[in-house]
Amino acid sequence: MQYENQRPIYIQLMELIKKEIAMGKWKVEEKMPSTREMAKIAQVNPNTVSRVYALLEQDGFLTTRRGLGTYVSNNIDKEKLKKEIVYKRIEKFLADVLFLGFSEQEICQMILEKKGGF
Amino acid sequence: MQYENQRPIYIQLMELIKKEIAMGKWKVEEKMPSTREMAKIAQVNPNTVSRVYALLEQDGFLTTRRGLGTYVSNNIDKEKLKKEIVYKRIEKFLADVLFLGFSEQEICQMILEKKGGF
Amino acid sequence: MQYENQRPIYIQLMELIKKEIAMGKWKVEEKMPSTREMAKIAQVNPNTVSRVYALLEQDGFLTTRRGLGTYVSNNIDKEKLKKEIVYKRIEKFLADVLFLGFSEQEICQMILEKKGGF
Amino acid sequence: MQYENQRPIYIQLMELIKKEIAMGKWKVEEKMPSTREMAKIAQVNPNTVSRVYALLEQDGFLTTRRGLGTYVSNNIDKEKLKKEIVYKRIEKFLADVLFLGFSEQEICQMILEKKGGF
DNA sequence: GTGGTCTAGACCACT
DNA sequence: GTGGTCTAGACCACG
Repeated sequence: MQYENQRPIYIQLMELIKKEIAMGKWKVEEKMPSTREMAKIAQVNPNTVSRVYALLEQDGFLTTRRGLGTYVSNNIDKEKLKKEIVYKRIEKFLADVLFLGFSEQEICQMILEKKGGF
Repeated sequence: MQYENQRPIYIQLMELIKKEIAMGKWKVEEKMPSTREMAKIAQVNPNTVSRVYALLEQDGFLTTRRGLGTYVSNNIDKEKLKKEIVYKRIEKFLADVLFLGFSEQEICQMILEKKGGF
Repeated sequence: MQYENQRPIYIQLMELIKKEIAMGKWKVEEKMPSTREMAKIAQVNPNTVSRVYALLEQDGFLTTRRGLGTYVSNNIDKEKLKKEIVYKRIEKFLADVLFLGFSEQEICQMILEKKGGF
Repeated sequence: MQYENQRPIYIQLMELIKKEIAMGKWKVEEKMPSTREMAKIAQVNPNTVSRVYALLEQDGFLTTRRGLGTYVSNNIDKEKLKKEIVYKRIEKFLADVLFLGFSEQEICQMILEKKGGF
């Protein structure tokens, strides 16, 4: 994985894992890779993974069982999660872009045009 | 003004001024307050204002005239810049969000729904 | 049974069994379930039960008889132990709490109030 | 300061600072020692202080201002804080001790006796 | 100088 | 082997 330099790695990794859960890469009740394994996969320090797992637990996505491992929480509504993520992005995107004087309609037009390539 | 704690103050101030220019608070070719004045207005360190002005100049919103002060750039640059910025944002946004399995149409639908508030 | 995630399971199980002994679920001189049985009942690893039984024996609540099993200790030891434990807890508790400027009388008042629920 | 070995240092330091705020050692709106200073005072690693400050901010006790420092939040009701701490301790203490079969009255009696020394 | 992030490496408690 | 804690030391963005 490639990390941008702007936002902290642990935030990027957190959002990546959220996305992956939303997309079904990690199933409910399934064991996540151990912190050390994930550290290798994600190419970061195990402590960073620890932090990410802790935050995801705080947010209700993961559950840790001492001495056993970290598991995907069983009370996650994947669809809800996906929508949540998308809405958050939209909100941020619009905040970024509306003040430049384009309307939502114009923005949407540009998005649909883009399909053909700028 | 109140600043959040999450994003750096200079970013928040920069976006505020952009918005104010877009909304006509600072007119084209008009002189901006000096860094020290703006520092008082915005309740930040003068160094922070310097930084903000420099970044806004880099983005084409402001123009510095030595010994005279900082002025709002003329319209043409702005329009060009706006489109450029919007396109860049859209590209990044779509890359982030299409990945979750929503189509451009669905995204646009959500954006337009959002106008009514989530 | 549900275990919290904060404190180690073996502590939670230990306190549960203590409570159960105090409340008469396991009678004095009665045989406790074997570690394997208890492991099934308590839904934990047999090793964890071993550890718990060992600690409870150390505290005088249980007695192991080789080849026979683990039994609830006789009453006398228990009473003695209880007072000892309580005194120790009180001492620690007061050290923690008097420091904040409350007197013993105030503390007691709060404790008695608490019976009605905070 | 002496740390027990049972609970993590960052928890102990967090509770200590809470107590100190409650007792007025650190006044409202006052700047806390920098993480590095506090690290020396508390004889721990600066990262540990960071963690403590972050948690205390999460709980609303502290406010960090980027590049400036960490400050005691201005919306703290010290008396309320003190009571909160004491109540928490009482709750934990009683949970520990009631199951041994003593009533609240007996506990209080022991506490008041203790004043004269066990 | 301030807090924030990250790494490497260590030790520990838990299962 | 698992997560949790802690240290030492580094680098960076911020004001």
